[in-house]
Amino acid sequence: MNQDVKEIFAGSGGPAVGTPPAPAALAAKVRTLAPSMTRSMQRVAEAVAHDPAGCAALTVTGLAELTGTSEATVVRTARLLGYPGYRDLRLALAGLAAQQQSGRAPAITTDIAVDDPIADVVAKLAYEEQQTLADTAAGLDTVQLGAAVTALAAARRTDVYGIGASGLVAQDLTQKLLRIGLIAHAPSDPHLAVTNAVQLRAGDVAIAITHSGSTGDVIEPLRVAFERGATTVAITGRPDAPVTQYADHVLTTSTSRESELRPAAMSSRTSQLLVVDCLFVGVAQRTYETAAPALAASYEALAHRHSPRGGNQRS
Amino acid sequence: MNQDVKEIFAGSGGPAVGTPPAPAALAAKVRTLAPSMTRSMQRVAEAVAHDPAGCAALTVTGLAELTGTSEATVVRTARLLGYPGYRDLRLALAGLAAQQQSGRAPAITTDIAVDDPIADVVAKLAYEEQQTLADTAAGLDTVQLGAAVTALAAARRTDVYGIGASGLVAQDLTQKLLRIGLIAHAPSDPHLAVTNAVQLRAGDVAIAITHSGSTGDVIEPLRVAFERGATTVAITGRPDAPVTQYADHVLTTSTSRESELRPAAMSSRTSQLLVVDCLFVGVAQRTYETAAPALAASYEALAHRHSPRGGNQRS
DNA sequence: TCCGCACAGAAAATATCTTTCATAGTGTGA
DNA sequence: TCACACTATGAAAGATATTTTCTGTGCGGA
Repeated sequence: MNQDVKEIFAGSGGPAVGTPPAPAALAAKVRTLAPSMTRSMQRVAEAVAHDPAGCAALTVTGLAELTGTSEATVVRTARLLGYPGYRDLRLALAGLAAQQQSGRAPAITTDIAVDDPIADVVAKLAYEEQQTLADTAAGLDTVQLGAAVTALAAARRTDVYGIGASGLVAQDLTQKLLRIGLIAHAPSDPHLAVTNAVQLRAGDVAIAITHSGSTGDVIEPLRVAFERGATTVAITGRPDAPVTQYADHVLTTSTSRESELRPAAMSSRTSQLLVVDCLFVGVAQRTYETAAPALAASYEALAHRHSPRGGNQRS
Repeated sequence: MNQDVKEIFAGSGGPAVGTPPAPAALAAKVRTLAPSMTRSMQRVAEAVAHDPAGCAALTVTGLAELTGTSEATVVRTARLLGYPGYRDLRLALAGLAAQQQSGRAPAITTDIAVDDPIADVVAKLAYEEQQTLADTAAGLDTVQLGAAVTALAAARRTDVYGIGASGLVAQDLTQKLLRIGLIAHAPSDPHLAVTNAVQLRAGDVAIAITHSGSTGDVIEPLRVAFERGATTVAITGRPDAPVTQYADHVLTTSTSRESELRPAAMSSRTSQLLVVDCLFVGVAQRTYETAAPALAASYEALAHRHSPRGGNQRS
């Protein structure tokens, strides 16, 4: 009787514990999970993401026919998206449709074209990055995030691994953690990263940042840290990627479709930075007593690096 | 054949003939129709109006039990409200719930507090960064941007200066420019930066990124580049700051208020990245012929750094 | 007191969703 | 190149949920 289950869900007030079926974070979830889907499932997912309202009006059989697949596939897709079955996906779909209709219509974005005027480029980029942020926030598992924050706040030391664009995000996090008095490193050399990782032990934290989730140079140090008993966190756009094998906590970043002129690295960076910011603020909250004065001190220390006078600047 | 009779009844007396299933005007409809309902139906209608979200999670049987009536009554109520059956009422209910939920988000205007739950932190951060993006896009001078893009696209070489958080943005831009075949450097050592700047000449480009606009370590190399005749660009939050003295083109980033837990560096970074992305895409457009293959090649070259197998990933 | 009417619920009938299972396609290693 | 193992896929059986039908019950009027 999943009747009981449902009542418990309803009773508890809301986004239940474990896996809360995404309420409006559906579009994000579709994009995130699309790569790990089979062709048929992708067709279903696409239909769903493209026309939530229309699909909500359809029964399993209808949607199966529309997408040229079978009912089984539709149900499988619903499952993959985190719902108990199609019925619930349909409910969420109806909700999404209603939301879209009431004001926000974030559906259609045209790609950036080669001959777009610069003003359009600005508008489109800003819009897409906003979208990415919304998707990421909606899809972020706050339980995992909370666990990661707790581990970070208590860590003796923290290592952050990242390469390429993700390497910059790793450094960003490191800089911030250092500012609130934590001990953090972001080794940029993969060999150094592994060397560092060996030094970790239980109570320490290792964070791997990789969009694809399969960057060997980043997985390797995380694996070492994992085996040394450190708490490991993966920030990736692919929740099923190899890197998650060695991660105690997985934080998923959103994957928006990339276009020729807008490489995936761009949106993944935006997404990763938001996650990293959340981690930082979370840790700052937990360690407020020490974090606040440390932050203030770091500003203080930097003040003299800015020209005291100049231009007609204020203050 | 009292089937016909009933339909006629429902049609004529019935409040809902040509009424398309109410989208969100459901509560109103319930109130309007309540008087013409029987006791049992009223109980159902009341439950529905009182807790749309909860009822949406219930099946006919569940709702019947909850209201102490039978399934038939629930269906009858749904009919009276203008839906073909309970199924559709439930869908509308889910939509209503979603709308209500999305409508209720005034909490995010406030600053992040020390005791905010982690979910609020995520929402607030995402919201604020979205705001920052919108502000930046709105405030960006497209003429200046266009000029900077033109200069970049034609540059023999490009230097990008930045320190601290802005240094990461500088590196981000550099990485991207390198990917499309341009020659770019982002010296992280201030002394090296100046040394580099000396090598620039007319036709080259120097970009300084500094939020405050008064970071000596960044101004200095820009000044040198400026004096050597290079085209100089400043990306700063203070259009009147010292750094602009030596800038041919000034791109303004947005300055949102910072709070104790959210240092200015955070929003300025978001803002700077958007500007930098715009520059990149702009340049990629202008140099499309060479940029596109270069981008493709860089992906190609990286492919082998990703573990070929793993998870259930595709392709 | 009896009759008719409408309401309400039980149960049958139907539609819908879920699971299982066999098949075809796909990639892998010899 | 072939055989093998594996995965994805749809058909159909099985389980649930929804809708319809049907019958009993209470209330007001003759």
